[in-house]
Amino acid sequence: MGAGKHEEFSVKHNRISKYAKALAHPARVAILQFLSKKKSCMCGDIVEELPLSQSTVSQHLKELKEAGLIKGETEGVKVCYCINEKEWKAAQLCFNTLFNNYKETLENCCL
Amino acid sequence: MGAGKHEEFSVKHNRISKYAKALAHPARVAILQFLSKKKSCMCGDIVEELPLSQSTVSQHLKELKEAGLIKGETEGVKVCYCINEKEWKAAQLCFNTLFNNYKETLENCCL
DNA sequence: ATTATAAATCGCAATATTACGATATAAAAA
DNA sequence: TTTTTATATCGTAATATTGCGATTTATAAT
Repeated sequence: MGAGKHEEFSVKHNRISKYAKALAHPARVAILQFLSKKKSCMCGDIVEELPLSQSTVSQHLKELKEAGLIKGETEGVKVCYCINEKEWKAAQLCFNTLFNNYKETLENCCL
Repeated sequence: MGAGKHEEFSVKHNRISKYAKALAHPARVAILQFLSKKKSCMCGDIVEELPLSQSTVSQHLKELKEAGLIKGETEGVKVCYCINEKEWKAAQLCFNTLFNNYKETLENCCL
């Protein structure tokens, strides 16, 4: 017993939770904001920016990549990470769809 | 060693990751959508809707409550759960602020 | 060829999450 | 008062996440 029952939920709900999971750690949010602001794409610069070891940052980058939110391109010894524009927009749409589903009604049962 | 270094990140990044964590499981997304659509506020109805045991659903509800996204009000034996409108909007704004931080530029280092 | 540099992966320990049955709690109905 | 009903909490097991040092991999520089 324990963790895992994702198959039992809709594709849509799994999709949102996948993106949310990627954002569910402040380090990953920090990475994404860093990349958004285009301070740099270089992996090394991200490592310097964060209070975490190189290996830990590398893992966070891997998770963001697996979630689709970023992509990495090798440039010689270094790696350049960037926001994956397409998925980025898709994720934003996902979240907004969820949030906009809620319409404030006065006949709310609990006030 | 292991998990936990949240203090080292900004309040802003922790805030986003807190909301994201709440959305990081399909069951919780499903609960939120159910409540958004106002099919019902009753806890029992949520339990019936999901492929999870009563105790598991109760835990998910607790997490959503702790994240601030919902609130529960006891009505006799039953409990009525609702979207917490104020935090709901705050969360949406949080996500959108993050997402809108990214401006697509042509001078993107990695294409 | 050797060395230096950047990043990924491995192995491990600490902690957190997920899930459930059993039990506790508390209000409503009998 | 006893019983029923609805929800929360506890205990526990399985699994996932977080984090780091050490190592590996791969390119660049010497």
